[in-house]
Amino acid sequence: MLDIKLLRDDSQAIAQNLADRHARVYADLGPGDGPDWAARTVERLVALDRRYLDLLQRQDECRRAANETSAGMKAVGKLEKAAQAAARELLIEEGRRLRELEKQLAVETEAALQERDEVWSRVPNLTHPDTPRGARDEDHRELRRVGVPRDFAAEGFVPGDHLAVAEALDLVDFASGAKVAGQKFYYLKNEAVLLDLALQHYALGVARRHGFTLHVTPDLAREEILRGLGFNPRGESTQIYSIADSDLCLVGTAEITLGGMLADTILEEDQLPLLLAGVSHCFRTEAGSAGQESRGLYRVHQFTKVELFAFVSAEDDASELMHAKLLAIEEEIFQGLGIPYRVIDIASGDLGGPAYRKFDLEAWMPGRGAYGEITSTSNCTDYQARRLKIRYRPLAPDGSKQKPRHVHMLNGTAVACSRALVAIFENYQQADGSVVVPERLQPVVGMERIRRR
RNA sequence: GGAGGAGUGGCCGAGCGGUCUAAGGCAGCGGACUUGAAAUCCGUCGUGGGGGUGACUCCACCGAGGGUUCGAAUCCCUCCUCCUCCGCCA
Repeated sequence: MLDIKLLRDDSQAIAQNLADRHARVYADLGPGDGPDWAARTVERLVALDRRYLDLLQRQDECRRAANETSAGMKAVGKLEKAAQAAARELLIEEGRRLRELEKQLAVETEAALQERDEVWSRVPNLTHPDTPRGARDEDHRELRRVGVPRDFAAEGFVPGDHLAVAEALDLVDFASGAKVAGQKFYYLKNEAVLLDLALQHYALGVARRHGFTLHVTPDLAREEILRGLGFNPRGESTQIYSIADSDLCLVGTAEITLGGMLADTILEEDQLPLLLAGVSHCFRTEAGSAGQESRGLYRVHQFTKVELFAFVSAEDDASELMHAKLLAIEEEIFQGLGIPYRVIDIASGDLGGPAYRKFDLEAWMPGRGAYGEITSTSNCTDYQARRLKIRYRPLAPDGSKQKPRHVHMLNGTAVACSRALVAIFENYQQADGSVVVPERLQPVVGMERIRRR
């Protein structure tokens, strides 16, 4: 959630940002509803906020009067005995009346606030000035390509897609997954299990070397935490599974459990930057996705992921530097695995609500002859921290403590095992159907090559 | 799962219907003393929001949400979390 003061001080900037992001806030008013849709959206927001402030002022005034009444009760004892009963009766009557009025106003104020925040929380974060503007695929900016895709033609064979490779080696079982849990669930088998664990072990090792504290996190979290991080657990297009008869959801990423860890806390500035890494299972409904792009392990309902998370100071460009660091770690991991990839600066129209800027790593996937997303890192600045109430006490140059500020929060994928497996199976497949194990993983997997049994 | 107990400012902790404008301590900050530091002493010090150009002022917050009352940190209800004991269990 953004600071509401932004709306009060510079509503024009909010409108411009909505336009840049093609961000729909109201169901009946969004991109495509005329050239001034963003300005009209902001007008509605301003009116909602104005209404809330007016009510708040009336409520405060009413409370002040009620407080005066009960304070007046103390003076009654000093009056003459004969006058006390009447004075008391008057105050009780007045207090009761104000209390009734206050109760009514409180309900209206609360409703107005909720209505405003419900809408305000759908307004996305501001956007980094360097983020390419646009909402089409070609609006993303490719920053660089690293590694050279293998020349399968020169090797004399046509690469298969990861599913064909894995099934031939008896590494995955989607049929049993479908029977037991439904489509897009799967079992990893044999060496794939070892590879899956080796990837986690490898990524955690890299994270630890970079100063991240390692965690295995809960796989469930409260809705309140999800909302704080900018996820919407309810609604027809939600990606989130929720647990019946409870306020719990299956997490779609450890970003939720790592980011939520520090909800409602005030940190000291010298605790920053705070670097956390976490392994969790990730569950996604993947509502409305299908097709070649989501074949096999590429898009599934459950996978394991090592996530990086950083809490940093809001001063200067601390979060931008950390964003670059997270991206560098992701690159280090995939370079270590020997997988060619490219780095994408995601365009404004494709950013998730909380993201100020986002970089994706896309691995080369020979099976489909295209790059496919394997990691993502977002700088969410203070957007998540505001709702989660995660703050720190900045130190002034003279060493004195200042008012708490919201931290900046960033997340990034170290390794999403299912997608990494896709990349490994496709890039490391051999003409004889075997798959070479990336050198880095060989010590943990315990073999150099996965062969047909 | 059952029975008890507890949640108060950054931290510890007193308060258990109006004197709370929440004691006291620790940490922090400013100052005195000191060549410097430590120790000691003095002062200062919660969070969020509204209004005002401003000195300032008003409102809310004692785990969360309801309730009783003219008035709630304090009494009642529900929930959450933690602790102790019992049961069950990988």
